[in-house]
Amino acid sequence: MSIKYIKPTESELEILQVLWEKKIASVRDVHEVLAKTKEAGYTTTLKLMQIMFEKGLVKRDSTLKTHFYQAAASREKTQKHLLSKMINSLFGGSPTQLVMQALGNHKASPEELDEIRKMIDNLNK
Amino acid sequence: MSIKYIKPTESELEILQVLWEKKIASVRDVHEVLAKTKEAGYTTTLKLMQIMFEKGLVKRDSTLKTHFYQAAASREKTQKHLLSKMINSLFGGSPTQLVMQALGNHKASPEELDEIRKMIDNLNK
DNA sequence: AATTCATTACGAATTTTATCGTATATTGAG
DNA sequence: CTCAATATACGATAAAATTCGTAATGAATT
Repeated sequence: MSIKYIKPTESELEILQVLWEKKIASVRDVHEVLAKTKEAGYTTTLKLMQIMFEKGLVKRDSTLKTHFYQAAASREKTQKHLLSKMINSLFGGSPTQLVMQALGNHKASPEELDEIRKMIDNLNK
Repeated sequence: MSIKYIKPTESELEILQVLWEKKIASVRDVHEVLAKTKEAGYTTTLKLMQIMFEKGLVKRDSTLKTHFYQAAASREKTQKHLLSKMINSLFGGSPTQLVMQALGNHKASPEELDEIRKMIDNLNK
């Protein structure tokens, strides 16, 4: 009984982002957020969310006329899953390589770096 | 004059992995590696590589009958690019979040952790 | 030169993702 | 109850990704 992890597409991830943020939302709620940064029709968002429901990427409550959606998997679970994929497909299986790349190419504040250092110290024990 | 970064698909990444490893390779070379872990016909690999050439993802030398391919972008450049995408689409733009997730979920040896620590110290200066 | 073998080229079929128009249904206002 | 507004359902289309069969071409062997 293995869990089937479905990899969300690019567009599906955009929708999940909104759902994780809002916890629960209608198609319109989601669409209004997307429309701010993107050009897309309402029914497009609707259809995508329906398909995501069929795939099991989201749950929904359809007792009312307006359906309400929630992400099926937590942000953390999804991050973990996609991160693993990327580590394997692009970093030869080495999480360390990924971390080094990320730190090297993207600025982090001294505070953040400190946070990371604390985490490392913790892992080392 | 902005550089157009084309995002490789899943299948294309598999091929790039082989090319990065081998530096230069024929379709057959690539196919033989893929065939070890995957079920796919030779012409499928060929076609993919031809399309990658059209997209500019790979370069090729076609002076001989057997063409030889190379990745157009380095592994590092590609890592950087896709990492940025992931940070934006999945980690709310925070590289630190990604690093913490990666460290939390994937074991790294004490030596590797040390290496990361050194990098942090360097960045902090 | 004729045959065989490996390779590329071409194109068709399939599947997945994305987009959206139109139909249908439900709710709420008047 | 009727009408307008809003929501979902459905299906068609388009675009991108994947797969592979077949033809053509070039190289090597006899």
